[in-house]
Order: sequence, then structure tokens, then C-alpha cells
Amino acid sequence: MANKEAQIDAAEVTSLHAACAQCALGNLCFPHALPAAFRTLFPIAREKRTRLARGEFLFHARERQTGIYAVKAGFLKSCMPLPDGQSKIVGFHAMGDVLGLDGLGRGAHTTDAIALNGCEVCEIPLDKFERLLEHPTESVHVRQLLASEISRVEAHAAAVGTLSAKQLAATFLLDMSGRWEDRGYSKNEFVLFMSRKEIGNFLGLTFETVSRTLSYFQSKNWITVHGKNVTVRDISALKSQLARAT
Amino acid sequence: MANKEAQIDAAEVTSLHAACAQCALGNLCFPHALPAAFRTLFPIAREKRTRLARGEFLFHARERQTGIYAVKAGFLKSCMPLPDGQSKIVGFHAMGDVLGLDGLGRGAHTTDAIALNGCEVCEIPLDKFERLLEHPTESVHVRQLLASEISRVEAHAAAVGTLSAKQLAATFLLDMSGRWEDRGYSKNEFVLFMSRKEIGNFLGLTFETVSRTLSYFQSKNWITVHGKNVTVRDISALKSQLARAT
DNA sequence: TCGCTCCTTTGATCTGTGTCAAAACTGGGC
DNA sequence: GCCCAGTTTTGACACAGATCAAAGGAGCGA
Repeated sequence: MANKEAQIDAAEVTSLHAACAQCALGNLCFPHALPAAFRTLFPIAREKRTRLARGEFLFHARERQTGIYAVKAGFLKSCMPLPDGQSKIVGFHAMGDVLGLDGLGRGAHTTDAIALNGCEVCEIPLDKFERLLEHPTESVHVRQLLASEISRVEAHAAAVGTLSAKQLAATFLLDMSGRWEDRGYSKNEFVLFMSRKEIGNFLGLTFETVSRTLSYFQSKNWITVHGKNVTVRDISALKSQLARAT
Repeated sequence: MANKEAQIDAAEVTSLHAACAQCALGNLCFPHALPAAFRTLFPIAREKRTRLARGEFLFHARERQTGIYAVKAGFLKSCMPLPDGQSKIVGFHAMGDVLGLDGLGRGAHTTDAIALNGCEVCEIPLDKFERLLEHPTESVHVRQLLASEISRVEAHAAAVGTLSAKQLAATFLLDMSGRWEDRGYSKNEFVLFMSRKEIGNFLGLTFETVSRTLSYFQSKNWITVHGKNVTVRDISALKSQLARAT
């Protein structure tokens, strides 16, 4: 167990360094702790752990914020409630990501955080977090984390409001690929840890369109899909989708 | 001149208090300084002023960040460059708003900031800003500002990826109305300080669709439009558009 | 193993919005 | 005032993606 933890840490730090080098639009799916911020928060977050089963809420929108969270294992989604009662996914989160920062604005969360599968999350209670931030260095790290998250979400908003279904799907796959690579896994073979419906919700498409688009990429031999398992065969073909409109 | 400044301040503080009371989706267009953050930053920002003509850049994406900015008069837009060379508007800014926070993540801006008309902006140089943040109170205020901006952009991303043209246009009008009201002006009669093209870009629609949708609202007698001047005649009808899909 | 539910794929059709086009309007410069 | 460039409106049409529909597959508890 201790071994596994150490392994995650090493992979994560590497991953986060890599993430920082990327340009704005490369960060659509996962919010990324900057290396410094990560190193600041993660050791502290080890203490208070929570296990969540698939579908369980880590926190609810409008709920008073009691802490911020670091994902230790598993995956979660952030969902923004819409006026018509629906809900929209605004981000996916994997191990090493930090959740709950949205609550710092008004002391209440503006999104739901829901487990996509069994996962383990560490909480940093708010009072402890605030004491931590009295140190200038830590304060800077958290500010960087917040600012990066703004850029990530802005890039996502820009993409969702502009790109075609094929462009969105290609962007999504490239982003997933990059994330897995950052975490020390293959960038060509990985698992989509969310359903087609959730991908569609995130990208502003129907799940049928997501399914069809993936099938189209497969028919072009750019990828192979078996359920949630994806193999990328021609990464540059996917990238070329982004350049011109179609 | 001194009178006018004082007036803006008073209106702004009121405006910002009001803005805080709103729910997540009510903040789509303008990022809002929280009252505390506003009071923290604005007095400091008075020193170094810049005047910009229509179309001038306050800063460029990828440019090294040299400071953060408070809008004193006029209007600006934030634009995220897209991979295909296009550019997407991710926010509009009016007097009292704070710009340039996106750069805090990596020390470089991720968006362009461009003046929509002649406007006056006050810069807080980065070193001064950082010294300011050594004080815990100011640090908290800026963190709140950043976190609020995350929620605002997430709400926008959710809306753009989900709502129909009519819903988006209604949301946009309601948002504009609220902003003018917050600033002490009429919530029923106001000026759209951006072109149809820019509204369309922001909402992920073509300018023709924006124009048509406004005409549709006018045909229903919900609003009256003359160029950039809007009169809202039935605010509840616009709100009812948001509830159900169409 | 069966049976159930949810997820995924694929097809057929419909529709909201984009695209193309043209005319009217607006505002700034001279 | 007039001219000109850019903006806005409106119309006709096309198409990407939504919707409706149906069948197959995967996961999971009993």
C-alpha cells in the first residue's frame, strides 16, 4: 500500500510538470494541479480520507463548503445544475486533481462533485486549508491552481461553443490520451472512464453523436474502440481534424 | 472629474454587493469582483492609468503577464485563441471588473483583452500586486475573486453547450439587464455595447441567428430593439424561456 | 446460469441553426 | 450634406446533429 502511494506520487509529479508545458486548449478535461501546488497540498490531504461508491456525491452544489479535496484514486465529475433542472458536466477529475475550489468564492459550492466509480478522496478541512494559506508560498501555489482552472474552463467553453462534433470528439480523445501519458501510461491505449452519455453531456452533444463520431474515426482507422477501451492508431489524423472546420 | 470617480465607486460597490447575491447561472457575461476584493484592489489600481481606443489590446494571449487590471470606464472583451486561428470571446468586461487574473497560473496570459470602445483601465503592476497579497486579508479577497471567476466561466460553458439559441439569447439579455441594474441604471432599458457578431461569437451562434432571435423576441413584444438599444417589456417571458427547452 | 437494466451501436427522419445572398441601415470622415 | 465601410435585418436553402426507434451487448445481482 505504501508502495502504491509512492508510485502514484512520482507519476503525478511528472504528470503535472508535463501538463504545465501544454498550451491553453490542451487542458480541456482535467483540471491540473501545478507541480508546486500539488506538492503543497497533497501531503496535507493524506490525513482525512473518504471512499465513495459509483454515483455518490463528494459535495453538492449550493452546499456550504467544508474543505477542499484531492483525488487519490478513481474518477469523479463536476456537474453544474442548469435552470431547467438538468445538469451539465463541466469537468472530469482523476487522481492528483484538486476539487472544491469553486466554493472559495462564496463559501458554497457551485457544482456537484460525483464519483464515476469507486474512488478515494482526501479532504483538507477548510480551517486547516486557510491556516496553510497564511504562508505566502502556499498561498501563491493555490492562486496558480485557481488561475489555471480559469484558463482550462475558458478553453473548454470556447471549444464547446465553436467546434464541430468531429473536432470536439478529436479534442476529447487527444486530451484523454495526453492525460494518460502524463500519468505514466500509454498515450495510445487507454480507458474512457466515463460513459458515452457523459462524454456527450460534457461536449454538448448527444450520446448517439458521440458514438457515431467514434465509429467514424474507427472507420477511418484512426482509432480502435471496444466499449470503453480506445487504441489511437493515427494521432496526427486526429490532430488534423482540429485545424480546419468540418 | 473627482466627482465622477466618486460616483463610479459608489455605484460599483453597490453593484458588486448585488452581484454576490445571485445564483450561479446569473453571472454569465461579466466577471464580478466581490465587494471585498473590489475594495481591496480598486484604490491601488488608481495610480497607473491606460487609455485604449476601440480595438486596441490591453494584453495578448501568451504574452508575459506584467500586472492585473481594473476597468475604470468603457468596455472590453476577453478572447481565447482557437487552434484553427479563430478566436472566441469568453467574457465581456465593464467598469469595476478585474482583468488579467488568468495569467497568474503560468505567468502568461491565456486570452487577449481587447477594448470594445474607448476605455480607461488602471494597471496594478505584478510586483505591487504580489506585495499586496502578502497581507492575508487581501490574499483571501483575490482568492475569492478567482474562485468566482471559475464558477462564472463554468456556468457559461454549461449554458453554451446545452441551451438553444432562444435560451441563450434570453439568458444574455437577462444577464445584461442585471448588470446595468447592478450599476445603478435601468434594468429595462440599456445599451448592448457589443455588436451582434460579438454576441454570436460569445454565445456560440452566428450573428444572423442572434439578429433573428432578437427580432423574434420583439415580434412577441417581449423586447424592443433599435440597433444596440434594448427595452425589455416582459422580463418574465424571457425568464420562462429558460425553464423548458425550445 | 438467468434475467434485468443500462449502455452502445446503427438506421431513418426531422429540425434548428448555419450558410449564402441581398437589401436596408448606421456612423464616421470629409 | 454626402459617401463609404461596416453592421444589421431578412429571406431561401442546406446540412450537421438531434430525435425517434430498434436491436445487440455488457455488467451485475439473485
